[in-house]
Parts: sequence; C-alpha cells; structure tokens
Amino acid sequence: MDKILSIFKALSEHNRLKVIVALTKHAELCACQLSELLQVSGATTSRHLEILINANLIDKRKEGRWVYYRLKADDDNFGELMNWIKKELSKSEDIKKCLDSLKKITAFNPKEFCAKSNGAIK
Amino acid sequence: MDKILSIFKALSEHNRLKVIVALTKHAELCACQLSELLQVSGATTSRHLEILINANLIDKRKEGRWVYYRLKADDDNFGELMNWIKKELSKSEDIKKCLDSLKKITAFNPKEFCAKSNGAIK
DNA sequence: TATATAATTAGTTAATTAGCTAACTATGCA
DNA sequence: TGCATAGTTAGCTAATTAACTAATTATATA
Repeated sequence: MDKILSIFKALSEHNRLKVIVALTKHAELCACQLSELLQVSGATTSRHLEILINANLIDKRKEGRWVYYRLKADDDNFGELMNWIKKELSKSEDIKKCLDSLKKITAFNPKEFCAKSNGAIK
Repeated sequence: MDKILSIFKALSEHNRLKVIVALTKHAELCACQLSELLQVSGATTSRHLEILINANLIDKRKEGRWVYYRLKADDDNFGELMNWIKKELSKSEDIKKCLDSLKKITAFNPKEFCAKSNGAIK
C-alpha cells in the first residue's frame, strides 16, 4: 500500500503533474528547464523531482553539471495509470498552457538556455 | 487539472484507499461499517467520505438514519484507473488485513451491527 | 411528543507539505 | 588553482490536512 500511496501523493500536486506531462512530450529535460517550466525556484523544483523519483515515476541521469530527468521505464506496471493521466490531462487548459511554454523552453538548447540567469527568465 | 488533482488527493490517503477497495467488494456499505473498518471516529470517517464524494469517486444514498455509500458509476472514465488500483492493491498486506476485517463486519446485518455501541467494537 | 441514535458539521490541535532563501557540493573552465 | 554555475540540502514559514471531541441535524420509535 505504501508504494501506491507514494505514487498518488507524488501525483497529487500540480507542479509534479506538469513535470510528468512534460516528460511524456520530451524524452529528457534538465532540472533548469523544469524549474523554468514550473516557475518556482531551483530548490523547490529539486524537491518535487526527488518526490517523483522516490515514487519510482522518473529517473535521473547526470552529465557534467547538468542533470537530466526522464520517465522511468515501466517496471511497476503503471502504464495503465499513465495512459489514463495522459488522456485526462490532455483536456486541461492549464496543461495546454504548460505545453505552450514548454515549447518555448525547449526551442533553446538547454545549455544555452540555462546559462541565461540560471533559467529564471520571467 | 483540478478534477484529476482532486482524484489523486482523494486517493493518496490510506483510509480512503481502504474505502475504495471495500466498495469494490460490497456494492454498498453504511457509514458505520466503514467507520468500524477504518478504526477512526464517525466524524473522521464522514470527512473522508465527503472527500471521496467531492472527487466523484463514490455516491451516497440515504435510507432513514442510515447512509449507504457505493462506488460512483463511471461517468468520468476512471475505469482504467480503478482497474490499476485494484490490481496493485490486491498485492498489499494491509489491504488483505482490511478485507479480513471487512468480512467480519459484513457478517452482521448493518442495523444489528451499528446498534452495538455505535459500531465501535474494539 | 420525548428520547435515542446515525451521521454530519464546527472547532481545535499536531503533523505534513510546498514555498522561499541561504549554504553547500560537484563540475567545468580560464 | 580559483571562479562560475547547475543542482541539492538545510532551515524557516505559511498553508493544508487528518485526527479528535463536542455540538447539531435528521430520523425512528416508545
């Protein structure tokens, strides 16, 4: 039960849902891009990402100073859950806006983008 | 997004998950039976049930002094989600115990059962 | 009609959580 | 080697939440 609870807790926060949706659109995103997407501090983003990792929903990969996040391979058979989430969230206005700003963010190369005032373009 | 968030928030608490599982086993259960199942006060049970109702996951039906709860008809296409929950939770030890005590509770007629010290058999 | 009872609502408290800033760690490069 | 930068951790605060008891509401029955 703890496993399923950690998954639902991880998914019951709007910023974390945005991360999940963003990662269904891009195989990998760095912490800085996600921080810009969520419009919260890097520290807060890092916390959210940690919660998603602990729920076994995402993975990270370090490359130099950058850390890239991706959806975790479906070891835990949550594919059915993910399908439902994707389907439901595709109807949401918030998510549409989120995907719009994701497009702008990913139009830059991450390294170029993150160099700009630590990703905090307002 | 609010809809999906209210569903995940509703499902990210162990007592509320137990209610959902119990209602997959019995078409209807009264508040008093659920309070006994969760081993929390009637007031607390009522709060949890309200949260599940607001998330559109369950429905209630009043009959005299009793209120019976059941899973809501799947208006919102969360059948896929429910399937996943059932499958995952069937593996949980906590849930097995919960279903054992549910058997004991439902062995009584609700009216007979609830009359016994307000369902608070310890 | 008065009383008992099933359930809900109100009000309080303790624990959890999401946000921030500041400090720290790790890495790349001048 | 020293500085800049990406990310994380620590520590704080405000908001939320789950629990309780007490009060209230609605219904059945003596």
